[in-house]
Amino acid sequence: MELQKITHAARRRYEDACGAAHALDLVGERWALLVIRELMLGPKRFSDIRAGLPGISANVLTQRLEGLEAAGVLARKRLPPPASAQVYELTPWGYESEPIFQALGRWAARSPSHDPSLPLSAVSLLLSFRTMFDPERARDLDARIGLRLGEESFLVRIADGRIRAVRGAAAGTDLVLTGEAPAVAAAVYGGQSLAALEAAGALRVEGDRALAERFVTLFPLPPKVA
Amino acid sequence: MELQKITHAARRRYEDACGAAHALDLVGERWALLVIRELMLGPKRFSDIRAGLPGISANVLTQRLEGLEAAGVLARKRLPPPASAQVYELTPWGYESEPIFQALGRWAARSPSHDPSLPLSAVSLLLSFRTMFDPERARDLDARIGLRLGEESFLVRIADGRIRAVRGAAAGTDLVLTGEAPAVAAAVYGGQSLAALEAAGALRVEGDRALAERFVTLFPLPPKVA
DNA sequence: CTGTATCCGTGTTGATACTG
DNA sequence: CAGTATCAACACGGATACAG
Repeated sequence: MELQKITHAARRRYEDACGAAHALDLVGERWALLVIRELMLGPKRFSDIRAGLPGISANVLTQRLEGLEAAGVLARKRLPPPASAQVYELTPWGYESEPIFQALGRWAARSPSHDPSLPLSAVSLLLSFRTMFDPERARDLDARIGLRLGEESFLVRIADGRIRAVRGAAAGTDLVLTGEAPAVAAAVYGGQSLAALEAAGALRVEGDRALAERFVTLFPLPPKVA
Repeated sequence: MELQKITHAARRRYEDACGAAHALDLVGERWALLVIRELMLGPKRFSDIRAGLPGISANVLTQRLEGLEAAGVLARKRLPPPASAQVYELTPWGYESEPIFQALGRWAARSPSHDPSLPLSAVSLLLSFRTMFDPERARDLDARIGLRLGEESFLVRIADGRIRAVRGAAAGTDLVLTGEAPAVAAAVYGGQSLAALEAAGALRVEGDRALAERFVTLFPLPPKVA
């Protein structure tokens, strides 16, 4: 009895050598993978993580951060005195989990029940660009695009049939899109025209408009099943 | 109050357009991915799924099978009268989830806390072969290998730097390995010699012994982090 | 033999309120 | 802003009983 309790207290794990099972021991709890997702483009503070995760409660986020830190997926960092704030940052190995998101995302995009019109965090959108980018459609394209999504700014560089998307100020770019992440998603994945989104005040397009029209075609979704 | 309960009764979901989040809505519950894993190499009956999942309880397995069927990941099939048994089979889209397991497995293999000496199901082992296969090491190799792991038999074909692993009788092969999955895993991933495993009665090697010695080197694990 | 349904103890999750 | 405390609802795992 007592022994059973102690054995169980060691947090429910699959006792399985299978790599996937071990991965789930590490990041299989509810919210854990989405917390990692929010950190995938760079360190964030507690509240900023929360902002990208509608529905998570503070205590659960605290628990996940503790668990992920213990697993070696992320580390707490205190920024130097001027901006004395605490941030959470993925370890190098933590950053290596991106293929997991790509595999999950690609697979789920074909789900009959996937609803792309739900809210979307800025990081999700940028990661989806890295996942869904089609080199064929970007052939001979060389462009710098700035995205201002709410509070966050990102820089997307497309060249040589590859895409790079990082956090950073949208300066010195050929094009800047400003709006909330769901508005940009509506243009790229929802088939809504840039003109309509601009007219509705959901999006602002500055710079090379032809580039903007092409940009939104670079990320084709796989065909839905059934 | 009542309304809240109804809203919640619709099974806890992330309200998030992110593909990864939707994938977790579908297969993020405890055991769900491992149930899919067990079906990855072909249909199975309830009890055979359970046998590969030490620790799952019957009622939880029932719930997961219902959920995965509703999500369109698997389907129930009743075999024709002679062998009138019910089996669960992944849908074509369900089979497409294999990259998720490969991404999870590759990432978790580098985890400091991964313990390859835990029990392992036959299907896990075969999937790990498909994931960890190194084409370079198999250059110029053309071989047919049979594996008899407990009740289950598999056929592994290696040719042209590619590997194919399917369920099937181990007939007409150059080599047959017989034993439990963890014994084969000990040889391939644990660095234990075939001779030692044979001496211990854990493994039987029939056919091309040189091939057996080479086979166990074809699946290198990535270096552990830290 | 192959599942399914129900009860029960426990742990996990999530909403709210609250503190440094 | 960055969490902690509390509590209610739920999910999990085990046992058992039941149906085809």
